[in-house]
Amino acid sequence: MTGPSFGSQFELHQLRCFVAAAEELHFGRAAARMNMTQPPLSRQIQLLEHVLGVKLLDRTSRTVKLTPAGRVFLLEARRILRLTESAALATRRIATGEAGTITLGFTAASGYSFLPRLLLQRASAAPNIHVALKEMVSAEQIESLLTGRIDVGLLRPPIARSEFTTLKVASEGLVAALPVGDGRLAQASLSLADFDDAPLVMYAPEGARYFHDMLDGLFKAARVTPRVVQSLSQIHSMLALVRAGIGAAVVPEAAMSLHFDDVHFRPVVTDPPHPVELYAAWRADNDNPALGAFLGLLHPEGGDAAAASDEMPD
Amino acid sequence: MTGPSFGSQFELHQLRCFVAAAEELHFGRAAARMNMTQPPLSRQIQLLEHVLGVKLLDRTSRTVKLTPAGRVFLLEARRILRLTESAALATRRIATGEAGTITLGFTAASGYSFLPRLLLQRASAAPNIHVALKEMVSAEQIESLLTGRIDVGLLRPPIARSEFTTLKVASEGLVAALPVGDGRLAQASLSLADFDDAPLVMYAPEGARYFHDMLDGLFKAARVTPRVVQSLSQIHSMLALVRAGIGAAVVPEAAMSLHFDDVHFRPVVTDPPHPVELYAAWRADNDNPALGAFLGLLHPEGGDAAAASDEMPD
DNA sequence: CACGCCCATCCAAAAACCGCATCGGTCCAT
DNA sequence: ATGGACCGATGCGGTTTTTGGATGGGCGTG
Repeated sequence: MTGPSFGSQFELHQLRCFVAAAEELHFGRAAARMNMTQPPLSRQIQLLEHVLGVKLLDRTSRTVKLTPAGRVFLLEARRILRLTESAALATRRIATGEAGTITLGFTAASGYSFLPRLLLQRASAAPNIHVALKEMVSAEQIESLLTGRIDVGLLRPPIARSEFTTLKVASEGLVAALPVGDGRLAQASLSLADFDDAPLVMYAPEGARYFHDMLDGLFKAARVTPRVVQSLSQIHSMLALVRAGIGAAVVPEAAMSLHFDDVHFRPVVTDPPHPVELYAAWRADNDNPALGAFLGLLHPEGGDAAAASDEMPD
Repeated sequence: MTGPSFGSQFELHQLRCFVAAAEELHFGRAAARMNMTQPPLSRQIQLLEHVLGVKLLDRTSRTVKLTPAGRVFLLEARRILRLTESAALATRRIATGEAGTITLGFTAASGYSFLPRLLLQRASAAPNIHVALKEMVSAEQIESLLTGRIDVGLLRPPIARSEFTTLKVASEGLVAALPVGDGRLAQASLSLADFDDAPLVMYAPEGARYFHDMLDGLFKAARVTPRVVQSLSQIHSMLALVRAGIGAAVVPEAAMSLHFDDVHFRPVVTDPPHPVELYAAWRADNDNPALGAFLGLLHPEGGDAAAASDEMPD
């Protein structure tokens, strides 16, 4: 008693049948193109028409023509089928790592010089890899790497997590940031001793542990004791204080790109000469297929970064 | 030995299953939403993954997560599904005549006044009906109606074809086009006798049969014989000759919208007072669903057109 | 008027799909 | 540490759907 059960939605197979029939205007040839015989093709088109509630093809035993609605639906069907193919293609490209998105965490300081260089000069080697940037301090990056909020972090050591793989991507020297009028500007370069008992805008141990500990260690090893007048965590804030004449600051070379008026820079001789290190870190079990292509961008070749290393000093 | 036979293309049902699973991140709930049980849903998603050659969902026995490729494919799948719905909707709207395209033939003269009024004032009543315009003379329109190149024609009688339905949509009077300096401009209105033995730019019998025969008949009935100095088929060409002072012309009122410098118009009293008739014609068996809505625009209500008529004078 | 072409329909066989029962793995509470 | 709850995958039998061959019927052609 119940008639044939029409699904409430059409299927792509029906669309393909319809497009073939609409283009051939001949059920036999259309069926051949679809690698099937004519009766099932007729049936599929009938099904499609029933689902839509619309006659798409006007067929006599002699001719097949598109109805006005069929003309419109033909365009729509072609668009849908094109979209399915491009969707499959795009998805496969993501899966193979040819294209994709990498979410990258970075510290403010690495954003001054290393990151722009990376994006401008290297990213062209992988034009289909989109890099989504998130600025956060190193500790946040480690947390975000664990939760998967970022794929890769650009951060400062120590990175004491066994589930991470790390790569040293850059190391740089320190420079003194001095206000105009500071006598030490007469020297071409400074030594740590030049900061003994002099006012210094220092890194805060909480928000900038890495720089704080590194400078602290360097001064102690050189038996130098600067007068710490302020402790901040953001380089640009420190330079603002320097500009106000509150004291000097010791910052990574990359900070020179900040260009504060009335603040000048002089290299600071240290041992080792490039104590400021930047590492990339990512979870070894990160399954983002674009990761490989992105890491390829990081590998230094003739750049100013030191040799790669999978071992991390603690 | 041979494994299960995967189709080479995915189906919309698999897309719907995947979207449900990706949104619920839970196969059981997704299956419930799809009105089926969990095992077939698992299979559909496996099938989809095999067809794409891409893992879309990372599933342990405890959690379900999207892979990066799955995230991309989810967006694409949603887009495809949205498109299928809008395609069905648009097609149904075409089929019911709520929307659609009418290809309309029109004569040059009807384009001066009647057609702009129709499109500007009436078309807003059927905003989803698109009117594609094709200018052609009446004979061409009849031919195009038969071959289906146009759905409706705006043309001059006679329309002696049994397969057409016709409707008088406008009738108008005649005006004299006179060059500056013509003595007859002193009169507020002219009679046909004012053209006796005067130079007249006439319609050509080939290209403008309707106007030629009508004027010819009017003059003969009034026993008036103008001096025909030129015969043209395009009104704007005739007015250009009038402007050059070659003679007067008798044209439909609508031609006054042409605004030639140094050409002025005066009404011409005729019997009947509105001898210039414009008809709409269409094939009775035209299956364009938008036809009904378009014809609704044509029906005069308080307009200047005469009453509708299915009978056509010959 | 007979023939050929072409789409629709009928029917049996094949394929696909679904639901049930169940397995194996993980997490959680005890 | 262990038992139970939860969850997705898998095996299997029954049902629905689809397919292809044969056939029917309408229409144009010679």
